[in-house]
Amino acid sequence: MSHYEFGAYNPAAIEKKWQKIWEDNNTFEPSKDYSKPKFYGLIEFPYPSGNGLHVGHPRSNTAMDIICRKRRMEGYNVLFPIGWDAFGLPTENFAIKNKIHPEIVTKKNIERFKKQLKMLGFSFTWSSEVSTTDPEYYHWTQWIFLQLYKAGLAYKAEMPINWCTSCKVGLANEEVVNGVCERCGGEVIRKVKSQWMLKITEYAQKLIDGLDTVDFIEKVKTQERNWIGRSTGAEVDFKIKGTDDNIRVYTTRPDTLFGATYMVISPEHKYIDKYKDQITNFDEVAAYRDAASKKSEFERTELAKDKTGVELKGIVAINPVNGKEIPVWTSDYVLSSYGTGAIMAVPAHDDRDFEFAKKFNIPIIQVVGGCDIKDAAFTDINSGTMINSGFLDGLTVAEAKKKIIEYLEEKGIGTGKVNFKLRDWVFSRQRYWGEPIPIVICPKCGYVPLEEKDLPLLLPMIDNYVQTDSGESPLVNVPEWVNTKCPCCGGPAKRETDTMPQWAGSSWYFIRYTDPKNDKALASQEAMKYWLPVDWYNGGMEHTTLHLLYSRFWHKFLYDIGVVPCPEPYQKRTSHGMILGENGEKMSKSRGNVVNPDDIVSEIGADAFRLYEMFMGAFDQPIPWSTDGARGCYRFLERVYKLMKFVTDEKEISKEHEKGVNITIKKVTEDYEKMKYNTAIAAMMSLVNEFYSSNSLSKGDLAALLKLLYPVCPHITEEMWQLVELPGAVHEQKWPVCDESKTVPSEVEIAIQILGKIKARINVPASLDRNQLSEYVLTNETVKELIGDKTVRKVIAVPGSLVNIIV
RNA sequence: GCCGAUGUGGCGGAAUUGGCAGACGCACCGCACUCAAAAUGCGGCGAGAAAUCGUACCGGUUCGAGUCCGGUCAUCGGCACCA
Repeated sequence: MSHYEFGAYNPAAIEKKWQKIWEDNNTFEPSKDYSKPKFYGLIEFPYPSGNGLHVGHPRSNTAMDIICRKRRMEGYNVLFPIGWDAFGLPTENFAIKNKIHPEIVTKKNIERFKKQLKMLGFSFTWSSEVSTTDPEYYHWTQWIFLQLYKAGLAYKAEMPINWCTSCKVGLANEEVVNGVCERCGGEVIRKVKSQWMLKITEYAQKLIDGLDTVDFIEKVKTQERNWIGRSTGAEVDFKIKGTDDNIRVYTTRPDTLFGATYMVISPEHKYIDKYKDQITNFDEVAAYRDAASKKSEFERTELAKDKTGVELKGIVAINPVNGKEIPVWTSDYVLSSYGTGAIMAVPAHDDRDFEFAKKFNIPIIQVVGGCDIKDAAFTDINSGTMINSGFLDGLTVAEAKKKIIEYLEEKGIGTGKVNFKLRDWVFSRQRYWGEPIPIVICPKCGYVPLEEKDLPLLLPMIDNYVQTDSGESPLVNVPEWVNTKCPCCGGPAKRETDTMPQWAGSSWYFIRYTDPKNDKALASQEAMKYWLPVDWYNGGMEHTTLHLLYSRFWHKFLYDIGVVPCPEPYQKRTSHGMILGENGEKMSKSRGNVVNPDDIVSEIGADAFRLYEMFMGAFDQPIPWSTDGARGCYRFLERVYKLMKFVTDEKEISKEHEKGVNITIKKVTEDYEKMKYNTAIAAMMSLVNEFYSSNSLSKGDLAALLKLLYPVCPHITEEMWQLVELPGAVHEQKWPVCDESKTVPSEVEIAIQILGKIKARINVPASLDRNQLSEYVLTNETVKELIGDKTVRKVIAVPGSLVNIIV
């Protein structure tokens, strides 16, 4: 039928051909004309691991490639950059094990990743490529650290690290498995070390408020808000009997103060040592404190486990509102890092306190009435009124909270207080493969920041990057690097040997992308003003509370000091689900269920691979891989390719398919924007099935399909466009627009329900409104028969859908 | 444990957000083509003989619930030094 010549679908040849054409013509290079409307699409830059590309990477990449290719067809100037988050632990560990320098390992891994990404045909802005490990890049990571330091947001504090007692090295949390060292099985303890910290808590409120100004999916906002954990309550002082000292507690329920029957301080609380002599069972308390130091916070706060604790015998506290003497305990469920490290316990109205009180036979006093506290604490703050609470009696919880805070402030024994769960960011690593912290430690001047002109502070090339026995970074073994002059007094001084965590480089990379070669600043004001903020950032849910929050913090800080032009880095944030192995478990070497993208592409090609990754299921849900499913997508592309057999010369959309084509344009356009790629592809499959049932389609019909499919499968669509001699190239076309008038049918089938059960289906004119439909249906013979001699009480009509008759 | 999600055929999933449950695909079965097989095309495919019953489980709201409410169970992501 067709006069077009074409052979069998050969993805390998087609994909190579078009990738070369795009590259040779710089097809996807954004314009420098900053007057055009812009779109900045971003995916999380990969960590170039030694395992090569994971099938999970292309899921996010393809999704954003689809949006970016569509945006170009809509007339936008598009930035879609790629880079490498290349500092980090796995590379360093690999380097140590195999005695290859991390820099060489990193270079090799990046090359492999690059080749793999190029084979998949993403329309990346390769000219913007950056790597966090390049000195020209980390120059500015260090520069940002200096600004944070100057603003008082970087400081030193004593913080615990995981310490393997047998390897004598600091361990990452991931390297601690079931409380022992992953490598040697040795005991892991928490060892305190002086470390650099960043004051993210100072930005807690701004980070919450900013969420109201951006378009993030709701679950991301919720999780960030909960992680920051703002609560309003009060700090209250409880006098230690017979002393001038107070134990200050933070509570979110000051309204229940009359119900406080004991106090708990964290095992690390300073009063334990201060009152050593008064505490008659100090040995027991000290033993408990040692045991607690071996547990992680995670273990300590688990509600399921049995509560443990020791009473501090010999000291008692006084409840400031009623003067009652109450015992003081220490227990590991109270953390020194949250609030004041001490709590007042109200067992009647807090689950953990209730359990603790039951176990240790401490009195329970109910202070919110109208509930039963025999078996469990009553914690609902929206019902009940105060009892046993003196001047608060009869008030609701909310009223009581307000009144007690006024009372505490008036008497000077407490204040209203906002608290956050968010903690400051531990910014030091005792590792080699990270950005050196640009600080000099001078015996005379203390911590002295490097001058900006001396950046970047290069990471020295060394042979031995194993941590030292003292737990210091391997950099301490490089005297020619460590020993330096103080930038302030010129005297002998030493460099900070800790390095930055991997999160540093990833906290601002999207800024560098806008102007990656700039050697005067992070990026030019002009480039940042045009490209920022990122219009759409897609990434994994697992990055919500760390990477996403850290980068928002840095960006807000840079905004406050006038470096970046907008207060939020990302306008929109979406999230993809993880791809699991064929057995439904997480892909991992040890499980033997890893799928290699190279194998899939060599079998079915990049287009079918991309198509499958978008079709396999809901984009935001985790999903198991199926190689059979991927092959099905290849078959679909073969069917598309063979459509050229039936294509006629008619340039317009054919009468026969105008409804199908227009419905598909509408569905695909809407679904791409909502990232509902699976249903968009299903709609295109239905259209292709329709073309096959009629064995005929016009060139216009095919052109519409090719434009819709192009963002997912760019190679095959470009090729077919050329083979059937359509003018230009697909990527140069305008995005198709649905002609709504062609999608409305004249008749629709609706369901007839009697008492909510479906009894029949009939065809009715599509134009009927609610009332007309009720009337129309009741005159229908089939319906009359179904009703019989019963009385019609009510008719509920839903145009286009159903009519429910109540008899 | 805490925070956030999810639960629908043999499998992945769909359902205009309260209105015909199972779109589309995988697997499987049948037919056509073939000497035959593969490939391809076409058709079937929740259970049940049927009435009917079916969206993890128990209960509720509603003319009507996969969707909303209360409770339970299971699975997944995160829990601050993996990235």
